[in-house]
Amino acid sequence: MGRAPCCEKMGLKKGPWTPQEDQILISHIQIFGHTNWRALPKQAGLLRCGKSCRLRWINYLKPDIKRGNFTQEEEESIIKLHEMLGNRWSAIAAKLPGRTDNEIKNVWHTHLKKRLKRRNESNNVSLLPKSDNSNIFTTPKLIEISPMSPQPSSSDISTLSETSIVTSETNSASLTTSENMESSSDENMTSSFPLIDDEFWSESELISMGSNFFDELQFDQFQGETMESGYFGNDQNIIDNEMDFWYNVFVKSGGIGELQ
DNA sequence: AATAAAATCAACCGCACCCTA
DNA sequence: GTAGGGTGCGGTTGATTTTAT
Repeated sequence: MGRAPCCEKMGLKKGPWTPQEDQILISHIQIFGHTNWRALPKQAGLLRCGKSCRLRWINYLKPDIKRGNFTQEEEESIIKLHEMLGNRWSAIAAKLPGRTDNEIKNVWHTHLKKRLKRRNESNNVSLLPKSDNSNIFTTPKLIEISPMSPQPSSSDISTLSETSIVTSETNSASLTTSENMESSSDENMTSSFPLIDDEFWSESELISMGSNFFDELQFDQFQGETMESGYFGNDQNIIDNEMDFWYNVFVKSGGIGELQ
């Protein structure tokens, strides 16, 4: 193909970066940019692979990176975003200006995961909606949330299957629904649930996040079963607010009104 | 003060996806 | 259509720092 081999690792330096290397990398990028990471180290005179340069720049040297401890607000944001997005660290980082995916990943594994675990252990209570709180969903009173079983049941999919989620004319989202609802088995849930393509994600993050949030819910449990999982933490207010928000986005906007 | 254990975080690795020849 | 390169992402590692004994 006429291209250079992918990785020439021979003789390349690994491990922590020195201030001199940092300076070389910064200066080079300031002047020439970084259109080709692979070629960059050679051009800059660095004995590093392009991957290493890219990582160093993105995670440490970029001028807009915010250093220092995470604020309470940032940590709560990470927790909430992780509830919706899972381990998609880059997507989470995109919501937190100045923070990198690596940094967020680290803080999650070192602080937040433990904190959530402690919360759940110390307050080992089912996530029951407050009795005096009229639930955002008219029919169900109790909701179960399962972290790793994001697909709704077939019974509820049947109400969603023909739904197209579009909230505004400017929204170019292409939320598609399954064209083939041939079976009610759970294996078909993936193809049955409204899908969001990459274009939609980039153009309409708000709606996309809402969809992810709903992805995480067990729609079949809307029919009156108990919320037991601690996945969403045990702060019912957070869950209520979260669901209220996305409910407004989707249901009141006519998106998945069939759900009711 | 010395040492062990735990916590932290920068960096590496491997994989997947996309693009190009 | 296919192979290979470039890039980005998430998981993991291991060196360093902090805390506990």
